[in-house]
Amino acid sequence: MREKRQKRQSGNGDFTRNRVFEVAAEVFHRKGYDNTSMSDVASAAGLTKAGLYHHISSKESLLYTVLDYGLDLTEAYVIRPLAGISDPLERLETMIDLHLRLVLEERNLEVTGLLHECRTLSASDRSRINRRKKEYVRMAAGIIADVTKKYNVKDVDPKLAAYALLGMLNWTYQWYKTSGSSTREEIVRTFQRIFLQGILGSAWVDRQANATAH
Amino acid sequence: MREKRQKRQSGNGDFTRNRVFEVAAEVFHRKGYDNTSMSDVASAAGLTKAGLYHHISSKESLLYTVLDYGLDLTEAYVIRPLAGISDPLERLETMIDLHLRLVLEERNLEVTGLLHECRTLSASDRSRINRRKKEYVRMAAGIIADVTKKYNVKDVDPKLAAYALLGMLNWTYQWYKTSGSSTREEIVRTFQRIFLQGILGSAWVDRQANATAH
Amino acid sequence: MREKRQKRQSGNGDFTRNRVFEVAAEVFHRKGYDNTSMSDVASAAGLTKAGLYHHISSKESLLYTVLDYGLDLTEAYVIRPLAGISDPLERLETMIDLHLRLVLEERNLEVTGLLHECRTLSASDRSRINRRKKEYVRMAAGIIADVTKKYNVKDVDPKLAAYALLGMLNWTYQWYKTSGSSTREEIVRTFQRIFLQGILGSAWVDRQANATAH
Amino acid sequence: MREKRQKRQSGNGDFTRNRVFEVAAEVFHRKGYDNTSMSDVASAAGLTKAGLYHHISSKESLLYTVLDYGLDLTEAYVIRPLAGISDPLERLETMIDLHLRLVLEERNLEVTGLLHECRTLSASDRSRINRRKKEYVRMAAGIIADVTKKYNVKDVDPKLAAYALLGMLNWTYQWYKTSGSSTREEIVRTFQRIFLQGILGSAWVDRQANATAH
DNA sequence: TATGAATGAGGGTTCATTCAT
DNA sequence: TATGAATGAACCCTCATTCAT
Repeated sequence: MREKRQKRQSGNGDFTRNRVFEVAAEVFHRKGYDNTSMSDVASAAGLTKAGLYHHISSKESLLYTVLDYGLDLTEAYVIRPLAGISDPLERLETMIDLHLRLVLEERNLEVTGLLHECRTLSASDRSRINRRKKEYVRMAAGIIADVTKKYNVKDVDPKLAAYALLGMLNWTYQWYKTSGSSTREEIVRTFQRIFLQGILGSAWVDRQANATAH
Repeated sequence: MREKRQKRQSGNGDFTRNRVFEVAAEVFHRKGYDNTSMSDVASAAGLTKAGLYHHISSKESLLYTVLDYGLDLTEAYVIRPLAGISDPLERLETMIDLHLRLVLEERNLEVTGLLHECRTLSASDRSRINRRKKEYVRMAAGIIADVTKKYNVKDVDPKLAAYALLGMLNWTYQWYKTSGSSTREEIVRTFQRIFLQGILGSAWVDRQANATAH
Repeated sequence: MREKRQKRQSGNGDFTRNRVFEVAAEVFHRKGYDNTSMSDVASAAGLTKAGLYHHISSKESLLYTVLDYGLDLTEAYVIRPLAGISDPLERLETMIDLHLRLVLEERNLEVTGLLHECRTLSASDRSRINRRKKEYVRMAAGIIADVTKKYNVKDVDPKLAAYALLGMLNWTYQWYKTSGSSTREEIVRTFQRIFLQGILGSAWVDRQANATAH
Repeated sequence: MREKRQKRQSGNGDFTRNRVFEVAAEVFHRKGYDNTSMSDVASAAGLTKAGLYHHISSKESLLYTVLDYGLDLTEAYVIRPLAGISDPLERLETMIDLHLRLVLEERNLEVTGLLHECRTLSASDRSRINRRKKEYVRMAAGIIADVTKKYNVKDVDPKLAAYALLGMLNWTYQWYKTSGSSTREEIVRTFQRIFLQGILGSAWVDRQANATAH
């Protein structure tokens, strides 16, 4: 998606270019966007400052690309795989799993922590990123609505619930450490349980009881 | 629109100083710490840059004070009131209420959004702030542990649950708008329900049924 | 001498004022004039910055006063006592003694090290200080001329010799330490010998031989 | 008047860098280190402030380089040439000649006047400079010791005598003017005479008598 | 592609000085 | 006398960006 970049002939051009984005994501996340200088990015990428500018046009465009790339990953790792799942509850469970997998293991944690740097973008870039962010919220709210409808839960606002869920999932970038005490699987299980039982109540309890019974 | 400078009297010193902190919290939140210049803070406080330095010693110390003050507010608005509540479930419900009240209405939203700027602080300041943040997580985990013990829930790790809760609560700074469609009360009710039913399951359902019956 | 300052009635006004000068001389010497802030001077004198300005009119005037005071000391400790000595050789010996006594013990070392800060003074202040410095060189050259004339030494330019002597004497501020290995008396004796024998040659040798013989 | 900017070629880097050091030495000497702004240095070097920082890393490091370079010059112009001279007296005479030649003509005067700015350096830089300064004093004292031993002079402390000599030589930066009344040769002759006759007494007188006789 | 050199703009901070109280 | 607060100017330094080579 997003065919902004034309094909180039030189062999490793795209290779270098992509390394720049990955490196930039990492450095932006580690030091903060404003606190990262183009020198930092350049030397982390093994380039000189002037060399860096052969691959990008400005610091801001680099941020845009990094954020956009992060959302591309979300699309590839979370949104598209969900399309194949028809049962609403299973989709929701899977979404929690995939989202955490992406954030905690695919280095996308970095991008999550950068999402609020949108502020810095130009108006048009910002609105493009925001549109994609909102799409994701809308998708989550949609899945939740399907689940509550199926299980006949009435008093849950899907949008608010989606915000609650995304808060749980994204806040992990504030505390998760690879070397910490909880594995990703534990986190996934716990969060699935809290959120699903949270919106479904006894319906979920019953389901789990059945599942275990089998 | 804040008159420029009223007649000065002795004792005004602390007044101005406190105004600086409040203004700084607001500006740091709005523009981001790194992207805020001391000129920005100064003029928002109705001072010149040099005048600002009469009240603080450095930009970094200003950030520290703002964060520390935010945590003071948390202590005053959330932690201390909870001390008077003995029933674990009621404490947890109240904590969610007070925390959201603080974040969404007492202008502490600003500080919440700044918490990850810790990075910028000196090592000693950073560790002081981190200690207080961890204490809060510990407190939340403690309350959750009390609740699960009382209701005989076995398979919830209190620390992970606390992170889930704080994610839900704090992420609000990313999406909440005073002018938005949800009132604070709705959010409180929804989040209480999702989280409490999430960890307690049928125990919570039963309790709510009873409460409604009365 | 220099009646710039009028008499004041308030009891300890002059006391404080003089302390300011002494303290300023010390601080200027220790940190360098440009590197000393008025805050430094004020707090070293036990005053606030604004309080300091009740005693002086500007930083530059403070430097002028300090330098001028140092030259007053030279007049009092070196120049005037020499007036009573009629034998040229004895005057020269005594001048070396008194000058080193002043520089090394009367805290005037500080002023000596400041003499080249003249640069900073206003044109008129600078020329006043320079006039006094030149007077001192002229006096030294005069004494040297008397000595060489008396002992019939022909090939010594008194002015150049005076510069050599003042170099020896004043450079001490670069290396002398109260706790060092040489006492002031040793320095005086060595420098007297080097300079006097240096300009007089055998005449000085003979004289010393006689002196010892008696 | 130094053309603004000639065509640039590779290799010009070191050229510009060295010009920066020379210019800085001159400006620091003329205005004093603290009183010299980086703008002053930059524009004296035909650069902008930011451009200047391509060649140096800080004002302090620039001072260090200037001082270190001055000591390099001393090594090249004074210390090394002396190594080839075996007769102690001739070495001392030559040292006076070369030192004054360096200070008065090779523009090193500037550095001499800066030596006491050491204060500003970082601890490690300062100690490196001080070590070199002490080495020079030690060398001078060594030469003096050789001379007095050869001529059987007993009562001269070589270290004190070295300080006296260096005072004479270095103080020149306070009064020497190219346009003044004394030529460098006169100064050299006078100072050689005063110092050598000063430490050797009749031994030197005799030697000079012989030299003249031939 | 890649780079060393350069720069205008702006950053945080300090300073000598003033003034109402 | 004394002071806390305030300020304009200046300082050192960094940054994103450009350009000749």
